[in-house]
Amino acid sequence: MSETNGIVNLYEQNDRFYVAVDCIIFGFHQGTLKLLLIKRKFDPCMGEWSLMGGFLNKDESIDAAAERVLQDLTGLENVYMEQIGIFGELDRDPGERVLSAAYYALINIDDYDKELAESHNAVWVPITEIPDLIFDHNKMVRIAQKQLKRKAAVEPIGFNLLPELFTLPQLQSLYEAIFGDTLDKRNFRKKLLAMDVFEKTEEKDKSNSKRGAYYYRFDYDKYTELVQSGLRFAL
Amino acid sequence: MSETNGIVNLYEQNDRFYVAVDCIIFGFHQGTLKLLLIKRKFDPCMGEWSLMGGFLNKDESIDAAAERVLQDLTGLENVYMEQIGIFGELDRDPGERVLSAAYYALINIDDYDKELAESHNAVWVPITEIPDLIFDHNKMVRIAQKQLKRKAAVEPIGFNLLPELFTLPQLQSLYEAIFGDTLDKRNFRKKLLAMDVFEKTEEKDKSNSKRGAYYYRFDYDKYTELVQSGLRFAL
DNA sequence: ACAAAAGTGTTATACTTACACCCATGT
DNA sequence: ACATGGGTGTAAGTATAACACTTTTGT
Repeated sequence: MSETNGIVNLYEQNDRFYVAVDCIIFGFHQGTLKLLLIKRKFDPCMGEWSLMGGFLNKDESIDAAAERVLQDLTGLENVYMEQIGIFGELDRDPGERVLSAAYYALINIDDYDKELAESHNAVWVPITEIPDLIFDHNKMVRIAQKQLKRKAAVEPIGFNLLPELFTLPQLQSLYEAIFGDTLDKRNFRKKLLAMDVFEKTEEKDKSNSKRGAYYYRFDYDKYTELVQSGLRFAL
Repeated sequence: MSETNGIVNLYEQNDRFYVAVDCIIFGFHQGTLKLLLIKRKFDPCMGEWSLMGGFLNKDESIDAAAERVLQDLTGLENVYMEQIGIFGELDRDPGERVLSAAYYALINIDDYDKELAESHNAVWVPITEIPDLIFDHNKMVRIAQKQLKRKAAVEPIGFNLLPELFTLPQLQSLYEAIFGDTLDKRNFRKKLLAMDVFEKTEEKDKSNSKRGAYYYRFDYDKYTELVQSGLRFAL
């Protein structure tokens, strides 16, 4: 036990721990919600599937570490991320005692550094087909999915999974994937448009139909107004 | 860097951190929601207000540490607790870099070890009158309160704040305190009783009126049936 | 002309909200 | 007898859920 200025250092008598962060990275493509998983090229557990993770460094906050880890894999910055908690069972990492703070991230699946991801052996896997992952990563995924489900119903975070311009059929299929449920087309559109937080453009997406679907844009200013008027985004 | 069996130890090159847990302890008394806070008798920040906390030890999970810290203050075991996350800003504890996992606990305010709590300088403070707390503890409290609000509306956790037997006026005033809002007596009772998860007893609580209010008991078995039938607790 | 997805309104039902009086009992 | 909190039902309004046809356009 050390002393400084005559007082016992109250910290040094305690244990210190390795702390990691793990990222549950959601993307959306062709009607299915996916996770960016790693086929590990390194130990421990080489060859197995896992979330992208990394150790916390002395000079960074936990949030910053999560952002760094995400950026290391995808090249992306300023991504929507939420902490889902810290996992600290004694034997969660059989190699050593490591605590892990889990975060989920929502990214636009066609806007990230593909070479970089590939260099880490990263693969998009449909949320319905997640394999066995190392440690407690499956548990993290379950919790992240549950939180996404809950939060997406009540805050406009789904848009982070789409390009800036999106169509209403696209949006509906996104929410169907998140909620794991089908939605009525007319009711869905009515409800969303009634909130008046979208800007309709003149452009159409003709990749899915001859007729084409109008592109919309989420309008953050209108959303702010909505919230200030005491209302909420809700599906 | 050390080697074992010829492989480099992948962990040792990383930093290690002090990890604390802090408990936001909710109680309910006479129509107001309260927190059990500590007037610190020790450094750092002697004399200031804080949450009850403690350091994580090598041989315990984070959840177990939270339970231990709660027990150290209240003598209670098997208490309803939820982790709200880990806080890891660089300077959150000005003395040293310490990460802290925050948990909230719901306890029955007239069932804990009062001498023990007193020996730690613990005091019940109405949630509406929380003073400035050390570090980021006010932030933890805000988040805990928000989560309690959200979760109490949708899961039957409020009962943890009441004795086994409670009256409907009591229950209503509890939910009013949690939601920070008044509720209509008739609608409240209708909704709750419609879920059919209460057992009405023959006993009455006459401490608040001449007539007396019937004691009820939350019935976990009936609640399980409710959930299995696909319905949910909801207020 | 036809196939395929986009777009559009109405009605029935369930849920939510508002609201006022009688009851039981101790003093 | 009266003061105090406990207990009860109904009606109006609002939100949700169910449902089917027309439009556009590329082939």
